[in-house]
Amino acid sequence: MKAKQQEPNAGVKEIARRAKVSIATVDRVIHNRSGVSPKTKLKIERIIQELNYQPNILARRLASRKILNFAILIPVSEETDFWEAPLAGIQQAEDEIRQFGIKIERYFFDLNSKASFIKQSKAVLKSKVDGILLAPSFIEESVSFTNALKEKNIPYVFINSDIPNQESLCYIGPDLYNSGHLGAHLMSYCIDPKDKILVVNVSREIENHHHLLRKEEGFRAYFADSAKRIVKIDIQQTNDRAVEKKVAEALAAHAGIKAIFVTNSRVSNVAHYLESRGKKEHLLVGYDYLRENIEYLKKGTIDFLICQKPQEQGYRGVMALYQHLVHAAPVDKVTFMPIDIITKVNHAFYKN
Amino acid sequence: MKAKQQEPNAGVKEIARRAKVSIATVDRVIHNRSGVSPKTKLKIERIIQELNYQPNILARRLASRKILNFAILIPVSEETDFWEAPLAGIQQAEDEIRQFGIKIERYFFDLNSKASFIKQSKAVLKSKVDGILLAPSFIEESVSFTNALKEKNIPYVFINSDIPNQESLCYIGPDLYNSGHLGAHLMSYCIDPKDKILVVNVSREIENHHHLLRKEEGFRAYFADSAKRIVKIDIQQTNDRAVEKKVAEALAAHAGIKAIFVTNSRVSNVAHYLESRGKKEHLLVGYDYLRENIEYLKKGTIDFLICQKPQEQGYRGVMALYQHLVHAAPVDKVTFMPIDIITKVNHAFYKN
DNA sequence: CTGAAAGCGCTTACAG
DNA sequence: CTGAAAGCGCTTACAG
Repeated sequence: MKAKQQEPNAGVKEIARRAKVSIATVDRVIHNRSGVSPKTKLKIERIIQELNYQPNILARRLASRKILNFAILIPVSEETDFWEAPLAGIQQAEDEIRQFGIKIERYFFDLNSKASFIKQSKAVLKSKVDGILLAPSFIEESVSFTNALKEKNIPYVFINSDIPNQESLCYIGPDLYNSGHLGAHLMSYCIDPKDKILVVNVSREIENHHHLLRKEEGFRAYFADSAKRIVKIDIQQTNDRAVEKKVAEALAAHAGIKAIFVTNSRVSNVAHYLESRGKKEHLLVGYDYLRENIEYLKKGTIDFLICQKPQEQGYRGVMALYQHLVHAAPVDKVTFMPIDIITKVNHAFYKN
Repeated sequence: MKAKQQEPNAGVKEIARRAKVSIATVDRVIHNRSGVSPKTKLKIERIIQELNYQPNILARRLASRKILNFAILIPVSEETDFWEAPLAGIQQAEDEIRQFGIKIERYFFDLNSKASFIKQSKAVLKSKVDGILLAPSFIEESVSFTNALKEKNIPYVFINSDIPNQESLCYIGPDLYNSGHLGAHLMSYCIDPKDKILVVNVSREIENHHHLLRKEEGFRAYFADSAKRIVKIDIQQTNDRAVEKKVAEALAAHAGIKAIFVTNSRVSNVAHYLESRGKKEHLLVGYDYLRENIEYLKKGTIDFLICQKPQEQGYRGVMALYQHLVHAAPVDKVTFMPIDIITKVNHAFYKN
């Protein structure tokens, strides 16, 4: 018996020949367009199966001058430049796939204003768009937005925070709980079991809270057996002065605090205060590869920064849309970013 | 004054029209092929400049059925499965660019045999090849190989270890010195200034020595002020028994050793011994994200693993050739991989 | 040294 | 419901 010969590069022409139809009809079936009799459709589908037909993406993109429009909907924050990194990743992706006919439109909203999110999501909806990358910071508002997208059959991917069961193409972002857990793990090596730990949440933006709480949860879980070691403060202002005051109070009120865990990039505010105290007495762990934080890291005021590749989140988010829309390739439902540890020794090699 | 109008997508046709020649002639100039009078050549080059002509890669790859052949020349080692990771990265790159007409041929050599390297590099030279990715483990042999490549004008990139000034397209790999330095930095947080440290080199392969020495150097530099804390042993056999014997001797001979730094993935051998001793008394730091090591990490026998993205080295190496050969894009001369810290808490999220 | 023509594997009107 | 033809922006023989 002869082995089934696998035509290596059979194309539409070969399919048409075998089905005794024109290539236009084959094209209609491939793209599931209407106007083909069920019978010929079936026949052609069979042949496509048999031949294990793989469309030539080059030819496809070249022939169809159609361009694909992606929209990005992410925050701008006056608090941090965190979102610059995903934006850079988006840019990188755009540069890479522009030649394949992808255009990217960027929309921004204010993390302190749900109204701005609603406004911008409406603008996206009004535009001609084939796929969307968004940070669903406001949950309710995001859900009604994605519901509208579902109706129009437009795929969307979430980055940085997830809303499960919303039928997003995928989620790409951090595992907050485990990043907090890692912070605790590092600390456990550096301080004595009797030392106390100060946990600091610094944020003005209401939205951020569940983010920070999730990290705190992971952190606390590590010290579950000795929960009383942990002192926790919330600071709703993000300037050096406010942070200094609150942290100073906490340190004065609780003797024996040897380590401080700041649940976001605001660790620089705490570093600023610790530095003003002179002698380095505390282990300081916080988040994010930002210029300011790196300065403190170099000087030894910050000991460890935890970071989850914000730039790559943007890059991968765009590429997921591209894979799905251009190559019809399957996409992983959930991608957690690695949880990276940055120190004064390895920061220069870090890739966001 | 009218702003200079930038034709957005001017192609060969437009260039030909302006130069009053055929597109075939334009094509000749674009590819620097002979058979064009200096005068028309100059004229066409000017127009290309003016128009800021960007070739359409899709059309180019589609029209020229020519396929590009890449060759990979890397070690296989019976000692570790380290090289599986770069190989996986190479595979990933191949899957991504296959549709653009790239074929990859793989050649392997034995790290214990210069002869095998020579033999395989000759095989590469004999094959039809447009670009090469190699690990220049044997320096002299690599130099004569790349000299031959230079003559044939075939670009090559180095991964994992570099030979400077060899006109490679680029180098992609670890910064060994700083990875050792980082190991020391981590240890400095976890042990007391009076504690002693055992540094262990485990390798049978002659080639590896300068690799390990460089890491050791970085490690020692961190403790330059207290060099006497460091005890160092070399082990030339890579089985559990040999390692056990040597490490046990060292621990017996030097009281107060609290931490062990193993300069490569052989940390699993040391972990095996420590585990057999029962109670965990030593901080253990080593290298590489290998299954065996991760098991010890999970159990807490190994505390930190340092890793420099071996898979990405393979991926990026191939992509550098692709960027250079297909897109004629500039390539960074040197890319150091990030120096990652892996612990029991974040290992599940690690991407090689 | 130069150009006309065919073709890469698709998609897109258009005609029937 | 179906097909013939033109075209995407290049490259490749071939002819002169």
